[in-house]
Amino acid sequence: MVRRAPQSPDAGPATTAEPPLKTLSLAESAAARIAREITSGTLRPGQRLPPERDLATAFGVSRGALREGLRTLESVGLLHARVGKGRFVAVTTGDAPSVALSAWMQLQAIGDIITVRRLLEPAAVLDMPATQVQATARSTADLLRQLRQANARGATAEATRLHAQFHLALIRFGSARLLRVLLGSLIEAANPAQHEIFLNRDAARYSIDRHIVIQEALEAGDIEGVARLIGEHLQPVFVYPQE
Amino acid sequence: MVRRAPQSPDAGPATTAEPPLKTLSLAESAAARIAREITSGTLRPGQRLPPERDLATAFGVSRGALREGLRTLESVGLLHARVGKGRFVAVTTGDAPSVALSAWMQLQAIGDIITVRRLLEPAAVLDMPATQVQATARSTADLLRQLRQANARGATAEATRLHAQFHLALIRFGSARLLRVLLGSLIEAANPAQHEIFLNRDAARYSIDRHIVIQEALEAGDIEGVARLIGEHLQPVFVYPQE
DNA sequence: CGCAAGGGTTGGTCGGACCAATGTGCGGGT
DNA sequence: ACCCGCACATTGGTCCGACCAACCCTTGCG
Repeated sequence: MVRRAPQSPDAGPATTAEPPLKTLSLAESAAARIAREITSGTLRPGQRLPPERDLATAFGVSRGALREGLRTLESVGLLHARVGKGRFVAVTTGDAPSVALSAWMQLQAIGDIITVRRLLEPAAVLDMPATQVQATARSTADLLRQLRQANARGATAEATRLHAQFHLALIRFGSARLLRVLLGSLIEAANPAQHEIFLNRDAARYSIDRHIVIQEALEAGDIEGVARLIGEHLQPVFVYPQE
Repeated sequence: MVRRAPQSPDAGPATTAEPPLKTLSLAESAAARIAREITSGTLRPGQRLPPERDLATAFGVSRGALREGLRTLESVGLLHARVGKGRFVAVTTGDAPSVALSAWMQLQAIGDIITVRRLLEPAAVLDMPATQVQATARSTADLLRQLRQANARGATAEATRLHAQFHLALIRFGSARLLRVLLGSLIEAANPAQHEIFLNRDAARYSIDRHIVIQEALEAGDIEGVARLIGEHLQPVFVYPQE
């Protein structure tokens, strides 16, 4: 194969003419090409892709460049690879927050994160089936107990982790998976700010008090109260400048 | 350097189906390592990373494997590379929906997408400064006019595009950038479903009628009405099975 | 003193090679 | 004839050395 110059200005497809025409790298254009086939339905979930070596030949790029493009799609859960078997279009429509999503969320301004959480989290709580309320109350009670102990002995890192789990437990039974996944990454992304709170004795006490109130409402079966309290709990936000 | 074994039985995305072993590939672990340094603040926005070759040596992996990991972070906008200059931690904290986010959104169930949109979109509209209402009304009026023309002559693809732009214009002046970006990818992800609607004459007429009402409320300066109408507009959703 | 030439740096790509996990088929044993 | 197991082909994961183009900075000539 002919040695090609890098960033050759994509002399091929011309499917959709964009004005800016950002010079895509070979890896990026290959990824975009496959992504389009997936989202357009040409490649269906569960379907197997041709081997790397064939794909690279077909696209006229090296195996390495192609792999970099495929890696992009794998990072968002569009594809998954199995040694010896091949690459497949994802069937499970992206269950886990996909490291990529979590990383991206952590780049967002903490104020924005709280804003979105305040819009989504109460709705996710309200979505909980009545049959799951008591089960949820039990797990949050356990988490809250551990959280108070961790905070009492100054284990701020552990307290931060338990605090996130408390919020995750509250939305575990929401019906919309997208809601759960988004909130999962949002809650996780708020951890650094929450850690700061647990480092401050007064702020930690206030935060934990709020969670106690939420816990009481939950045990009383007052889901609407829980949702309302969470909205209020996310109201007074510590906005740290994001740089 | 010692030749290393790729000992990864299952680097799959922890799907629910298979027995997921938590073994990360070298590329993945390298990416996770750098992502941690970025999100933890060790690497600050705008800061330059060491050259690929040095990083590869430091991590004990080949340059190719390292590049695959870095590509993962670039796909979410965490990093960006410039030939001859180096790699830098993103300063613009994720401006565009980052192809990766859009691709991931398109994997979500359409019902979930509408659910989240219904929670976020009215809030984003309400966030619009009063000074921008008329400017917004002018651009949406223009888009709506084009939309009606496109629909009238059966240009469903163009109608879909214009429809998305209409919704994007409504949230353009929201203060929380995360809200705008998330909604942007959500609106975009709903395009296939919207295209189906425009293919049906009655459904298209109903959809456009709803937008006309929204436009009228916007021109009347009734932002709360616009927000309410959007919430209702996103209510009756066509839920297509996501497979 | 100014500016262009040159060399070093760095990301982008290529091609070939080997490894480990997996799938397949042939051959031998019962 | 049937079953089992081992060798071989397939496929993703990794490594290496090389070259190119864009970029940066120093140097030397006019």
